[in-house]
Amino acid sequence: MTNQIASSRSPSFLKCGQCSLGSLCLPVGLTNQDMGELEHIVDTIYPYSDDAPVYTAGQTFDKIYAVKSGMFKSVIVDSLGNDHITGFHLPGELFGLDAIYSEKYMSSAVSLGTSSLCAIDYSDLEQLSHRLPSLQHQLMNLMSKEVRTSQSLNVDLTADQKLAGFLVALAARYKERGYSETRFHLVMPRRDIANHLNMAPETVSRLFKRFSNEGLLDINRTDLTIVDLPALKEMSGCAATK
Amino acid sequence: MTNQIASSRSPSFLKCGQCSLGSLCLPVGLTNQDMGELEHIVDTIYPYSDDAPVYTAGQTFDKIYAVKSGMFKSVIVDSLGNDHITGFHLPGELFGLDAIYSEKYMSSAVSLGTSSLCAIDYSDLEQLSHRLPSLQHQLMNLMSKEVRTSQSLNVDLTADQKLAGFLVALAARYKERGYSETRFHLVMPRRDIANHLNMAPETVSRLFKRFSNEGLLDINRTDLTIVDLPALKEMSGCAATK
DNA sequence: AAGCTCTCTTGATATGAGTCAAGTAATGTT
DNA sequence: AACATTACTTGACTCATATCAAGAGAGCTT
Repeated sequence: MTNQIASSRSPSFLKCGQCSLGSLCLPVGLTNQDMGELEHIVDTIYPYSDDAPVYTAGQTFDKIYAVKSGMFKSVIVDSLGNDHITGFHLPGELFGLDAIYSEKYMSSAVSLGTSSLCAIDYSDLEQLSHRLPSLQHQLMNLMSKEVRTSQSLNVDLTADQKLAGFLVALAARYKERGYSETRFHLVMPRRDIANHLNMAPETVSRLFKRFSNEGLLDINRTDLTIVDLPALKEMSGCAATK
Repeated sequence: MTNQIASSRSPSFLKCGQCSLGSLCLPVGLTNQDMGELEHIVDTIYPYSDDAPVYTAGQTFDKIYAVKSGMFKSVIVDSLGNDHITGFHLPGELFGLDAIYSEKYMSSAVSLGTSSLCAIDYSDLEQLSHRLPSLQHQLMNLMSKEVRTSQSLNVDLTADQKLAGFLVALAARYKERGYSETRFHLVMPRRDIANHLNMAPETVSRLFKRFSNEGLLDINRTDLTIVDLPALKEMSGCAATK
């Protein structure tokens, strides 16, 4: 009874100081007083229903977002009109950071299931971070982490390595957030997993079956139980594992 | 006689204020006075010979680097001991940014041919950027750009799209720096291009031949002339094009 | 509960790009 | 100048994964 299943978590409307995600999100390293200042610029917490857009590619950039509960995905559309899911965002993670440079959102962000988030006006955040060195430090840290994870995805692996790596990374992120690392709901449909990993949905399906046959996991629709995490780590090639 | 060939450029040892890369690098938006402060923390300009390492993966992070002349590559080694080239760095570009979060370099950086660079102590830079909002702004911009380009590489395309996209992006970066966008030296060997794009060197070779036959480009060892840039852009799917 | 739709699964086939192997050109060394 | 070494090219073959096609469950709607 230690961990609840991630996706069943209900949205909460706490201020940064009370938010359980403080240790992962922007407030890292902030004093209580600084936290109060940050809370002032965290505008709003929206509830988003399944498939609801946060912003659309091309829109003028003004805010960055922190996931409060649920999950969001970032999607870019290429010149042929094909979607590419660049990432899934879990509670405590920021998104919209790739828009700072171009001042336009490069991707669209969409809710998966029912989710909620915090919106932070970027120019306010920039100004506040001039006054709060530790806020700036954490912001740079989160950006750097983003660069790193984006890069590690570049490596082209076999389909089973990619899927294993995806599951292992997801497990690690859930664990970081206090959820079970071996049992969670796959909020996103197979199609989205396939798209994100650049493979056909059929391949994802076949691999889940194979992994299941090999005793690596149990899967029933969206309900996933990882049986042999070390084996999955081994298979993934440990690229994005650690 | 407008543009010289990129790789033939010799290293220069100018301060930031005089450096021709100022409009691309950290100094963007800085006043002359601020520039002076920045110059104080730009420690050194090294000449690097071919294959000389700047830092090695795992090493403790302390500095970020800006390319002054020539080219550098970033290489990560996966758990199987295979190299993966995550990027090539041109003059005015920063590298080492992915290490901020983890406080260790995640990749190794190596010179391609003879190159030079500026080393900036990150804790000095962080402190200075507290005092100079526009420096912080530009630093965030460059990080954001890094996130964006890392993400766009994730998309898995056919081999010809990848190579076309690589050439188009390279042309654009040379153009930004005042070099010819249609004629430049491929400083890196075929093997490195193949590695970076996740394909076999043989495939790169075959594609260069095909592109050449199709009248898209002329290539002679390292000397590349792009004949039909629009066609290459078209082929690339325009993902990293713009 | 029947019918519809959407997601997922499973099988058969096709193909893009990797691997293996051999040869050629360029560069460096004695 | 002969040789060695490395980088690149070209061809034949193989394989992983996409594509095509069809069927099976789940979850809605009526």
